[in-house]
Amino acid sequence: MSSNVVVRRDHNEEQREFDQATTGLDLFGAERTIVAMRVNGETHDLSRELGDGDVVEPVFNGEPEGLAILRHSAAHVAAQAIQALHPDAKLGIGPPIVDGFYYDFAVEEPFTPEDLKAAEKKMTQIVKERQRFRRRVVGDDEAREQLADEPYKLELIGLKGNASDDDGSSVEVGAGELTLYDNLRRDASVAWFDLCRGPHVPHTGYIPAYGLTRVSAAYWRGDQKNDQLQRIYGTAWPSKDELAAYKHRLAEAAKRDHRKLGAELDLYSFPEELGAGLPVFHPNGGVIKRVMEDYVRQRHLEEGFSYVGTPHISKEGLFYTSGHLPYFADGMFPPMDDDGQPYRLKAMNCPIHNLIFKSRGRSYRELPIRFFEFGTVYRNEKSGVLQGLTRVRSITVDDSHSYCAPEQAADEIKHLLKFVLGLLSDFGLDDYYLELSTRDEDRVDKFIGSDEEWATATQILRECADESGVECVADPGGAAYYGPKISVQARDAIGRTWQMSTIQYDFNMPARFGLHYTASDGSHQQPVMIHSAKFGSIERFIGVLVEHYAGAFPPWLSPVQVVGVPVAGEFNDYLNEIATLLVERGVRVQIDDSDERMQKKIRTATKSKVPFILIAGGEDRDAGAVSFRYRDGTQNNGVPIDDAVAEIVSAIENRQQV
RNA sequence: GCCGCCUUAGCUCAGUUGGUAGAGCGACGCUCUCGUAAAGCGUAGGUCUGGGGUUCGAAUCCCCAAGGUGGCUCCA
Repeated sequence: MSSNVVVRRDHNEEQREFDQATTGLDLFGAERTIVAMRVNGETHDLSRELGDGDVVEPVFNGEPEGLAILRHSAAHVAAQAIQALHPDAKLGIGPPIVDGFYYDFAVEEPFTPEDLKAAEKKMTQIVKERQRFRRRVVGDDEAREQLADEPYKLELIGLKGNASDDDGSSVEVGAGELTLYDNLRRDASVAWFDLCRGPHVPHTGYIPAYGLTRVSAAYWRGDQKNDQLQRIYGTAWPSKDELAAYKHRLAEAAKRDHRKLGAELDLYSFPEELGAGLPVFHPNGGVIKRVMEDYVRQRHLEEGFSYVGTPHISKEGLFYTSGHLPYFADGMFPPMDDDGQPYRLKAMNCPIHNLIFKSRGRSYRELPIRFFEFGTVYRNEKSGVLQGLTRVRSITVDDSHSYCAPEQAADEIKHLLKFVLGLLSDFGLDDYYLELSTRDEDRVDKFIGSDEEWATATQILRECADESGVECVADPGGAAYYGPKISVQARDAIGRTWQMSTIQYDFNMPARFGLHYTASDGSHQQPVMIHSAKFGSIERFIGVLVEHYAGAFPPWLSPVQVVGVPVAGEFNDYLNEIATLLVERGVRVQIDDSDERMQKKIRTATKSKVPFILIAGGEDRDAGAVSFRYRDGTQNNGVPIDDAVAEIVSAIENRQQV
């Protein structure tokens, strides 16, 4: 046996002895904990025996692979704890996920928060016992015998070798080898075991920081038709500090919640009388919405789009022509009957834009023809999926459709992609990646169009994505039924990702609507249609902006840009003179002339997250000046009025954050 | 749609084991006229989400519904 790496670890002598007995490797003295090893490129437990010539690299707990191993091991400990407390709980699967892990159980009664607390306590006990993970290769029959009481695990054994089984289950897939993992006590007796592909940390003491976070329901193998299991979510980290940092991040995210801030800043609300998923924008939210609309309308005009308008309802037949019915009947509100003629609320704008395209003959000279509008569409989202502004039932889409000759499609997509990325950047979202959503090749019946058409369209989108230089990840199965799409996933200020803009390549709808243009040789040709939405949904975009900025919008988006606070009532007039100068420059100003103390007014303005507070008293008036208090609390006193106006106007015009 | 949890004044929340409601903020009024995050006093405001039931008696226990929420599934 030989190894080309010195595997070391920082811990006490007792643990060192135990680790050496466990792993056969000296883990003493390393700065970071080693939880597994890569042997000839494949990840294994540290207990794996090494042969001559094996190339061994350590896997540290801090790197993604090491974290996954740590969390997967934590999932085992959680499951062991649950089964110790609930012997009747049947095991589902328990994979690592972002920030932690989960484990599914079939139980008679759902778990309660108290159950979680008790299980967490039990986990601590298991971790303290430093139970060793032992890998055991077993045959089918032996595995079935050992797991006779675990119906879901038996089902997984039956799935062994099914290459399409990629649901994150912990069964060994396709390798032809089943493994069990035992948790061994110090006396080598088996405390618990699970069907699992591994690898795991050497013993449970390697899981220094963990917690059970919540419980929810989940369908077995992700299918609504299957049993509903109870899913316990947990988190696990290489150190207590990192666990604390994670909890801190969660708390920060909660503070930014757009549902909470929307009420605090008086931006929007969701009146119960109106119905679920139907937001109303208050004057403050209305300003943000209008600024966004003005911006994107102007930008579309600059990019060669024509502004069009369409009604909210249509005869139902239109959506059969487009193919939305019956494909997405569930997503649309039920029909309204008008003397036997069914009408529908529109769930998309494209069919109506097609009617505009068709309204007269089109020449190849006109292409690309670009239509744009804010179209509010209505989707009958299932009650359980609604979420603040990010999942609503009335969705305002900045919807655009480019009709072009097939050979123009690639250029048009590149043009749109550039447009979209510039827009995100103007709204402060500089951190994003692309997602290429393609057809689900196992369920081609859910998508219309030929294999060749799909291949061509996908290829064009892929080339455009590659050429943009932006990172692009694959999303197999995520395409619209009529064609593949590129979507932009933006990361907000605390690293969460949101699907924003989409660009979709559509070869189906032009055919279904019989769209054509006259080519230079006089023949009729079918255009390609590129759907794109830059904000995606205005509602969602506003929700994301609120969370991204935590309500502290850059001045150009702030509902109120300046609040004026007089030191005393006698300075109201002086501040009003300054306000007039600002209003003339288009600035949104409010003078707080209420009967309150100035300290209170400053506090109120600060809590509303206004970017500029202007304060004026006798000293300012005598000097023809005004005093700034910025959002971060810093002051700039006695600024000449002209300079103050210039500073504010400049920040707004340059879309600066302050 | 499925499973769990939640719903008390405009907002944030108290409300012991069932004995028919409280605070702070906000709003309004009066006093105070003040230099960088909360002046003082007072007033109004609630079928305890809605509907059934158990009970002498329900904010509290049970059932149903609506809305919200954490997930699952879905997301053109």
